[in-house]
Amino acid sequence: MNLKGLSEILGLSQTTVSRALNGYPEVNEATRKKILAVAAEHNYSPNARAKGLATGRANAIGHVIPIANQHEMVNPIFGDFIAGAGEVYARNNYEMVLSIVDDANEEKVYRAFKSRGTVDGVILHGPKMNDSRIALLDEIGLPFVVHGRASGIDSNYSWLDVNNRSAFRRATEFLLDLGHMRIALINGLETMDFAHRRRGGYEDALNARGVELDPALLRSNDMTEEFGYASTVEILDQSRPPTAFLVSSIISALGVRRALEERGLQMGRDISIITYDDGLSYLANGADVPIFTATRSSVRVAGRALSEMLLAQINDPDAPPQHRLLEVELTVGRSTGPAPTTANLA
Amino acid sequence: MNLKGLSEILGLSQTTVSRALNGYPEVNEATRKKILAVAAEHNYSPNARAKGLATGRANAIGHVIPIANQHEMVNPIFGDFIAGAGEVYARNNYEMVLSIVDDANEEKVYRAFKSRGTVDGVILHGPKMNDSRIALLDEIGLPFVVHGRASGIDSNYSWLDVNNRSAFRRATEFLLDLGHMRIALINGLETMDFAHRRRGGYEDALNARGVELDPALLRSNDMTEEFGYASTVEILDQSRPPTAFLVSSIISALGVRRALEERGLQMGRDISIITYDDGLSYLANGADVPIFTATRSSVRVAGRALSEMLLAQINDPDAPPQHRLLEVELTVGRSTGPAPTTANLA
DNA sequence: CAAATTATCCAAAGCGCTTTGGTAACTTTG
DNA sequence: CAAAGTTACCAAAGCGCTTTGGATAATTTG
Repeated sequence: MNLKGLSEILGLSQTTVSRALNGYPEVNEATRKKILAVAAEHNYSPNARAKGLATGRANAIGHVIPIANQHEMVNPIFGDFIAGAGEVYARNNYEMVLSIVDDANEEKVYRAFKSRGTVDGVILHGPKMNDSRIALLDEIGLPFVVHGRASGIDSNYSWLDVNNRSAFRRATEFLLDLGHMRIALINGLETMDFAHRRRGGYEDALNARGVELDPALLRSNDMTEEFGYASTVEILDQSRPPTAFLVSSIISALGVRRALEERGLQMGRDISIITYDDGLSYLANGADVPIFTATRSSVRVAGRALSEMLLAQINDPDAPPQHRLLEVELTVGRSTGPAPTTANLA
Repeated sequence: MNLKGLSEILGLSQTTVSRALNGYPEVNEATRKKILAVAAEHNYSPNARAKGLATGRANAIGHVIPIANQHEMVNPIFGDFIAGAGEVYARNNYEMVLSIVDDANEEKVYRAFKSRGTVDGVILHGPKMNDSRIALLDEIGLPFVVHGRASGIDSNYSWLDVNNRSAFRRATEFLLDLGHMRIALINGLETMDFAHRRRGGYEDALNARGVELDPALLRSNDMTEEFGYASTVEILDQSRPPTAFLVSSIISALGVRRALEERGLQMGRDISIITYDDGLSYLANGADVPIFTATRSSVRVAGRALSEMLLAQINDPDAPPQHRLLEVELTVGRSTGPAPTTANLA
């Protein structure tokens, strides 16, 4: 069923039917009722492509998911982010279109989005330091919002970020307060902006207390379980092992825990762990008492908020860019405790 | 830049330019070269909506992701599935459109896909027993392939499934061979077809050996880490605890392991675990020696294969439905060992 | 009560592409 | 060398919708 057919059934012009369905005022209430009824009866909904052609809008938002070619890894937070954004799109009759793409082809995808008119805007995932995509999107004139920020980029773009620096400063301070002087940092790839900021927060806290930073305690990579495990094994094998681990992802934290358990070290007594927790739906941080002491911020909520920001920006292109910095909650779980004294360890 | 502009620059008709770009034969090779060059120079790519309107094809595939309203959980295998499918779409110039939707609205989404012409076909995720969506898609005439199968549905539709029954039969036999007589099953929701089949395989193996099935050892739910943990705690607290666990997801298996460790039970010695492993990129089952003995089948490969099946079906609607049943690999890791004798336990 | 509004409706153009049904020029064939 | 193909191109229709610019009838106004 299309508009033409529907209007013939109704004995009305396509114009009137279209206006009635789109809620324009210049149509009699009685006839509008009738039009809506008949449209529903025939299960009519307008062809998206024709509508898009006529209006110049796609009613769709693009998400470009970069695949790190090294690990071929899909960021595990992605599903939950999408779930949050998806709610918003459904409410606003937008479609979500996804492109899985390796870094090399990312620019092509954005350009194609623009020139083919596939989407009205995009959400930029996983911003890197000096991320070149921001200038690119500005150049091609595709509306966008960034999940995170890009250090080194001056232009004024819309973003929503977690206060990663403050989160990791607070987490580090928390460990220092417990007497931990040697704290390992199991971080994401430090080309990623969030990882860079987290490291900054960690360093801030150490510097403020005059604790020396030991590069031997730092690791940085894609945040898999295996990475957490392997890093921990390496670090514990050193001559002066740490008493605490600060971890950038609950998934890597699982790997850290595995390494500890394999060595018979008890989490929260022998070794403390604080992890960042994105609030993933399938990896809840314990039911009542959290497994891990964690800095937490829901990536699903971020998905909701960012998609709303983007839709607002599309509907009002002249509005100034929006910025939102979310603070994390630091919740205490069973993975932290006072630093063991040397006596205890021996 | 649009076709009209491009053809004016070239001093050719839109017809010729269009034919040249789409590889039709009736255009001189020299002029085709020129057209391609000028198109590239001006960064031209055809408007997707106009093209779709004219051809009647969307060049897009829909994925409907149901959100279980109980747990609000996004299936964690989803990211990897999408990564596999995304590769194929990129190669074939298809777009992937995602709808996140609660069960109540799923039918609406499929109908809208069809009547609005948003997509050329869909991939059906997470088939349930007697899944009503299959009849629905047949009725509305939207091409589809199913990731899994739906017991109780007779119609002949295209699917790709893992041999879940054989996987869990083999896993159970493996445990029985090791002397385990009481094996707990931590399964997915048994309204889901895959979970039903896995349970079938488990029962087959027990029956074949004349081992009695104890309902007290069965659990079924969304496969979160917490579910694995909580189930294990409950089951171990029973008067006659099992010596082995068969788990439907590596994520839940992590929860099982957590429960064991909390009780000081050593995996592979005191308690054996076999888990199903979807080969998730961020949760590799160990680097060299697998952590868990596992039945493994890559969900990413499934994503690739299913999207290829769907595209083939769209391009040749009269071809008969395709069926592919993948066998899993059963790889031995460190989580299994002979059943402890009563003497050992005491 | 004629003139001016207002309320309803419609015909047709246009969005950017593909495709049908040509035509004109150039080759080949008998 | 006339007839029959071929080759290379083009004008225009059509995909299904929105939107502009009326038109007609009903209502209000002075």
